[in-house]
Amino acid sequence: MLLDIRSDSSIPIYEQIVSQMIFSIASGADVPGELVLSVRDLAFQLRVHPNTVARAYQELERDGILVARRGKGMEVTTEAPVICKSKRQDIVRNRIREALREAVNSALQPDEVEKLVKEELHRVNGHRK
Amino acid sequence: MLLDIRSDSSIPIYEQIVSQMIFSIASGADVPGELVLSVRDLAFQLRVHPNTVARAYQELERDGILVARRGKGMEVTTEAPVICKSKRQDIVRNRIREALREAVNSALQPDEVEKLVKEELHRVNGHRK
DNA sequence: ATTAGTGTACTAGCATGTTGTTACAGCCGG
DNA sequence: CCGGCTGTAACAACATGCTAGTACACTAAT
Repeated sequence: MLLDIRSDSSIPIYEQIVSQMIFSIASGADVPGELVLSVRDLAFQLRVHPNTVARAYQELERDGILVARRGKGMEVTTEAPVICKSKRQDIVRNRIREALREAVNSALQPDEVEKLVKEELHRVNGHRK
Repeated sequence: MLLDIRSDSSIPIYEQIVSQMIFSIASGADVPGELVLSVRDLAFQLRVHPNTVARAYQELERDGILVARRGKGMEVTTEAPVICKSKRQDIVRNRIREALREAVNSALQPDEVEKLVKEELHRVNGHRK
């Protein structure tokens, strides 16, 4: 489970952890029953305070993705994969929707918007290799 | 010049004003030499504090889009249209780029991402009508 | 000159995010 | 049992960012 956290981003660290954990589980990198990194370990790895990780884990627990096993760790629930796949789709769709909404709101011509989208789609797929 | 400000949004009000002013000028709704609404008038219309509008105007002045005429108001510069069209493209492109970057990062299949984009593109164009 | 309209500077309040500290409750392997 | 590991809670400290309140400087019209 490799997380890419940007301390300089405007989105809070704990939110970055939440969404990237969701992506990780949705992609099958973590399976139900498995224990995720402890708050202290992940905090050390990300060079972040344990409390910040704990906050992210709590949010994931509220969503039914993790369950706390006191003294052991946080366990991936059996429903986690389903929930995460659904949430992943929601997150990505909403981001795209917001970006396109702003594009339309900018009074750019629809064909120009479409052109921009196609360019960027190629761009990310290209870097994907 | 009709601005649509959402106080509940996570993006600060002054930033919303900045980008929407840019869009407005880029679309030709405001012409060089024209005076934009005073900080107090726009603030009253948007139900926000005058200082919030002033902050937005200052940012637009730093970018060379507006120029302050003390005692008169803020004037749209002659270079404003060019600058705003360029900035508009940058803003829209970056938002789209970030959304797609996250989509790829989510480990969603490329064809699924493309499908989502097409759906949302139809959606916004449909609502355009 | 007075008045009313501009933008602007300074300050304070408030919310948020992050870190830090400390302490506690539960599990597990020696 | 005991030491070391879990998560959790409460609290303070600090930085940052956004907004509100107030007062000031300038311009134009009367």
